[in-house]
Amino acid sequence: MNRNRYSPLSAPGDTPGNVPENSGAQSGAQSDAPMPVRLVDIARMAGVSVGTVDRVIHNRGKVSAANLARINAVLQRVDYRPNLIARTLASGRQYVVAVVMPRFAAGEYWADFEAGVARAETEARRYNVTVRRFSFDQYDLSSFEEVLGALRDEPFDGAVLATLFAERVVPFTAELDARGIPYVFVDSDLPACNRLAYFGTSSFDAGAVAARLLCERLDPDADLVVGKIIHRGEGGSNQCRERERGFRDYLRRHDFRGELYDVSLRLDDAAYNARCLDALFDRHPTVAGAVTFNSTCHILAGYLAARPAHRVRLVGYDVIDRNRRMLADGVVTALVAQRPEVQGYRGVMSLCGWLVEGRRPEAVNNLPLDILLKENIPYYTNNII
Amino acid sequence: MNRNRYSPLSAPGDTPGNVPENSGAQSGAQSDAPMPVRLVDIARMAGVSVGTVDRVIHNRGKVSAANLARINAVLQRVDYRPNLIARTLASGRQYVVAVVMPRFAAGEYWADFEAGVARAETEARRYNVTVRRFSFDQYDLSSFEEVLGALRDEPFDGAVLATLFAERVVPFTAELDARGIPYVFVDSDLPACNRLAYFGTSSFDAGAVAARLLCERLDPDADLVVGKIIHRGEGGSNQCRERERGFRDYLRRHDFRGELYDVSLRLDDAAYNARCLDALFDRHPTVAGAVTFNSTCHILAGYLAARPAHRVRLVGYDVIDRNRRMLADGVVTALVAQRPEVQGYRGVMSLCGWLVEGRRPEAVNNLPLDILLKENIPYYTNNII
DNA sequence: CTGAAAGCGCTTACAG
DNA sequence: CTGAAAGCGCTTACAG
Repeated sequence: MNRNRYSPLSAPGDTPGNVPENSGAQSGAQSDAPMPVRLVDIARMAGVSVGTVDRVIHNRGKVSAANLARINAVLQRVDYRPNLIARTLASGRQYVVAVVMPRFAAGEYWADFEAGVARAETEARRYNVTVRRFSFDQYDLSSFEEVLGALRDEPFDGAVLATLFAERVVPFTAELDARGIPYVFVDSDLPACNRLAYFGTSSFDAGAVAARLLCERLDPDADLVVGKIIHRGEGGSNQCRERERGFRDYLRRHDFRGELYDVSLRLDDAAYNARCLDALFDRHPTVAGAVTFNSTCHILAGYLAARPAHRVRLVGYDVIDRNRRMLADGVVTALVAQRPEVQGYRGVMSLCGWLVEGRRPEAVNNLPLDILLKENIPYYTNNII
Repeated sequence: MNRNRYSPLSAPGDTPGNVPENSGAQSGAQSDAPMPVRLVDIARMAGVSVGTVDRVIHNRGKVSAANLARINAVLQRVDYRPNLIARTLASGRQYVVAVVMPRFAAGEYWADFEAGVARAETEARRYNVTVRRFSFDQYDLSSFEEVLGALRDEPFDGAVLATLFAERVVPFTAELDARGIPYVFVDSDLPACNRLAYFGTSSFDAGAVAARLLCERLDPDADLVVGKIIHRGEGGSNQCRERERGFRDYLRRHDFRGELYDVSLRLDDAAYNARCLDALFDRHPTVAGAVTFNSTCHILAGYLAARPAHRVRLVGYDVIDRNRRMLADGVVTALVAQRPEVQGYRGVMSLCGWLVEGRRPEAVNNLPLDILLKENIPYYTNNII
């Protein structure tokens, strides 16, 4: 048996409109919280059936003006909060959330994002929400276009979109708008779109944080290296560009007087990178700091680890395994991180809350910019609750 | 109508032990996930009623050896994961979680902890879990003892305990052990106790982080000030002591050669504090850094803001409003933070998961040590998902 | 337009 | 020891 609503004295067939809003706790029990009002309570108060109440609550129409008025009157007085647990159980409705994100190998940046998605997937399943992943090659625009093409014929109720290829995302969201499908952005924001929400960081300010970590108490005449990884195709993401803007802006505001030397490195060619960097350091022995604006600072770190004489401060982004190691070893001075797991988790969960509960998330969610040093990196886990 | 389990061909009265484990998707529908197995499925496979299955699943006994064996055999084969939504809905069982924590005023450290508790409270209510708060004066041992006394006569199913008064917490947990009530610690750990879990930070390493932030690239011969706030009664929490140990240990390992000057300050007496500090700085113009080990570094900051000539780096703990402001203004160099909202949230939720789902949390949860600078403090919100 | 009824997957007395 | 039945609060055809 479950808790009793009414004392033996109050018959179930109470006069409509004459029932206490909150019957309070069962006599004898020491319950503090008031009993929540249920659909049947409202139906009884309005003198109609639960079916009719349900119809007005969900705006399904087919309710007489008279009943609608009575029910709304009751709804006004009481604080009805539907029991989502019961709703989920009763409703067969299944929702599908599409997650559009880059492919990745273990230990890469997007693997952390995926961990958050997976965590959300587990939780969302309880509410009849399923996650479907659509992944593309982040260095190949056409692979992204293929995914969008596939999505066109796919049924889904909401989408999480990684905005790396901004120029293609924008027109696609117009299609989603037309289909009435809500979507949230992760990685970087496109405020012009009609997104339900954004989860990510301010790339510009993330650049300033890196600049502070690199240049604080550095000789203002020292020179810096900006490491860039060249991929087939294009020249760096929108996010990297913004970080660099923020970085340079910080230097300007802090009267930095040194030079910045760009150096193009390759992802998998340590010998090539070493030649480039040796040449650079030979020419400019004044270099005292280095930075990268994507997650590959471990490449520069690998080089510097083999040349301890250089004594160069190095700052980069993202706590991927290889960067973590270089930080713990003291080769990397600091990392700036953007909670990718949280982006994945909240991206999915916000859509989940919107679809099943109609709960609208905050539109712009700029996540914290985490600073990791050798001293606090051991505890940098568990970003997802 | 809900989803169909069986095709029209398979009658509901299937031969026991002869039913496909996973009937798969309904024909025609493009469902990917296999249908989860339910209690009735197991009952059918074992040739018993759901009541009997329920009894073995909950170890309620009163099951014949034969049936027990058959049911266990089925359970072995299938991956039965009870539908918690249905369980919560069906079960009238209510749980009470007691939260024992310091009283606080708005803007103080424990207000952030409370925010996490409140957030958890909202979520936990869905699972029939209620939160009751018991608060004490963190500077008054007897108020803590009163709370423990009250708890003795109070019925509750689990407790979150802030361990500030460690000497009293330990014997109290022995009582809880005797009553069979699970408890989790927050703030600082007492590993000798039988706690279900701990959520907090490593105070010792938090001291090292502060030392790094204060002393990096500081003249190794510079002197430092250690600010201590004297409260009525005792002399600093266990946590503060550990942080100071970690701080001094770091200095030792990094060949710091300066002096550390302790200075006792008062919470609400700026004039007194100014006299003390003026005298100190007059005597030791070599002081180039200052630290506090609790959340009151805004006191030192207030003094330093009025004496810009001192040019002293200042590091403290916790992002409470007054510290946040001093950091944004550039008076405080850095703050180290310990995610109090997450401690409150996860403290309650871990107990919730244990009580309603029997899910055991990780025992030791050392949360990240966050580093806040002027550049990243604007985004330091939203630590709770 | 409306209400009665069945069902979601589980729990809980209760009769045997 | 066991099964049939009612119930949790909601949704969903369906008959009127």
